[in-house]
Amino acid sequence: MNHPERLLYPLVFADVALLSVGDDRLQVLLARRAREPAAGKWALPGGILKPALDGSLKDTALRILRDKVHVDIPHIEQVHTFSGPTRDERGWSVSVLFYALLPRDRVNALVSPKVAEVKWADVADPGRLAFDHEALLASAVGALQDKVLRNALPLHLLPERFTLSELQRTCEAVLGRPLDKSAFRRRLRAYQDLVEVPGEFVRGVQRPAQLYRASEGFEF
Amino acid sequence: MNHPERLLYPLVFADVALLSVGDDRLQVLLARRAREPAAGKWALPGGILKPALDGSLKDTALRILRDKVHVDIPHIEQVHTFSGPTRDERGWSVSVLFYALLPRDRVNALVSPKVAEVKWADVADPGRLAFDHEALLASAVGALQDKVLRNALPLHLLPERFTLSELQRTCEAVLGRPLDKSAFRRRLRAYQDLVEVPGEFVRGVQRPAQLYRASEGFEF
DNA sequence: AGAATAGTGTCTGTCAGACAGTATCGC
DNA sequence: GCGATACTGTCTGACAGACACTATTCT
Repeated sequence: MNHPERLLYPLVFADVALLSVGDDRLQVLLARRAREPAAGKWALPGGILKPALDGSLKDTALRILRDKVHVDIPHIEQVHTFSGPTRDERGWSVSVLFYALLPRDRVNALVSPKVAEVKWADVADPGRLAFDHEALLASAVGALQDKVLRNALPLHLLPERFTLSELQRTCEAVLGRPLDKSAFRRRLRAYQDLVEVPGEFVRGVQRPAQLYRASEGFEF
Repeated sequence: MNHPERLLYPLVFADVALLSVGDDRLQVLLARRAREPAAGKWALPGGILKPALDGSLKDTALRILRDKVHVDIPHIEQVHTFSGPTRDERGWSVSVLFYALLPRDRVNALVSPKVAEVKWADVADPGRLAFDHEALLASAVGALQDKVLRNALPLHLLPERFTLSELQRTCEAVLGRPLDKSAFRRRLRAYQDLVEVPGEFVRGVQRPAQLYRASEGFEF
C-alpha cells in the first residue's frame, strides 16, 4: 500500500464491459493500460469515481465510456460490486461493474486499427486480462445471458431497423448457442416490444425480409 | 458537505436487509439510529467499510451483523450498489446492499423487547425509513423473491428440520401470495436439495408430517 | 364421527423444442 | 428450375395451476 489514506478510504472504480456483436459473436471492448499498475495489459475500461463530476456510479461509468469511445451508449446496467485489499496493488479497492450495449453498426466506428489502445475481443476467448477482470467479464456476460434467457430482447445490440433473422442471430451470439427459428418467432409474436416497419424489406437473393424496430416504450 | 475529503473520497457503506419469517410474514430487522444523521429514525443496519478490518464488502456486512445480532448468519448475498452525492448528508456515498437470511427459530433470540434499538418489521409495511432505505429494502426483497420464483428454496429461513408444509408457508411468506400445494410438492420431488429424515415426524391433531433437512451440498 | 392437517391424482391449458413444410426472391 | 433465406404449421413432451380426492392422527 503506497498511500496511507488507503487505510481509511478504499479506491472506488466503475468498470465497464462494453459489449457488442461482431462476426456473429459477442465481443467486448478491451483497453490496453497506459500506466501502472498492469501497464501494457488488456483490461476492461474503468476509472475512478470523481465525486465532483459524477452524480452516481452510473455517471462514472458513462464518463469512462465517453472518454474511451465517442458515441452515445443506448443501455448500461449495473452487474455486481467487487472488492478487496489485493485486487488492485494500489490498495483496498471497490469496483462497481457495469455492462453496456453498443449497436453492432457502430462497432467499427469506434476502433481504428491504427490506435492500438483498444480492441474488440470475443467474450469466449478474451485472453489474459489485468487484475480480476476475467472474472468481471464472465460476470457481466452471465448477467446479460440471464436477461436474454428471461425473454428480454437485446435490441440495443442491433441497428435501429433489423430483420427477425438478425435479431435471432444476435440472441444466438449472446447465448453462444443456436436457437430454433420457429420457437423463437412464436415467442416474438407474444411480445409488445417489436414494431413492424410497414413497406420496408431487406432484399437479396432470397425472399424479402420484413424490417422491424423497437417500440416507443421499449426498455431492455 | 462537512468534510472536505468527501470531494476526493466517497463514503463506502455496507447495508444489510436481515430477513426472516415471523407470523408467516417476511420480516426485516430494523435498527434505530443512535447518532446523526437521521438520529432516532429506523434504518437497515449498516456501517462504513473499514479497510484495516475487512477482507471484502461481504466481510463488512458480516461485521455489521455481528455487532447488531450475536448469531451466525447462514446466508448473505449482494444485491445492488446505490450511490450519489445527496443520499447521505455527510457527502458523496456508496452503499453496497446485501440481504441476509436468518432461520425463523432464531428470530426471537435476537431482539429483546427491553432494548428498543432493534425491531422486526413486516417488509410489506416497514414504515418510514432513514435515507433511501425504503428503496434498498424493496430492492433486497425483490432480489429474494426473484430467486425463489426461479425455484430456489430459501431453506436458510427455516430451522434445521422442517416439514414440507412449513417450507411452503415460508415460500408463501417470501412471495406474499399463496401457492398450490400439489404443484409445490411436484416441484420439490424433482429437487435434489431436500433429504427426508427417516423416522422423524411432527405429530399433532392430524396425520404426522415427515421431517426434511437440506442436503449436504445445498447452496441457496 | 369430525376436525385438522398431510399428502396424492388427475384434468387442462400453455409453452418450448424439433422438424418438416411452404413462400418468394435472384439467377 | 434451383439455391437461398424468409416464414409457418404441427407434433410432442414438460410443466404449472386448479381442484378434488385419500390418509392419518387426536379428540
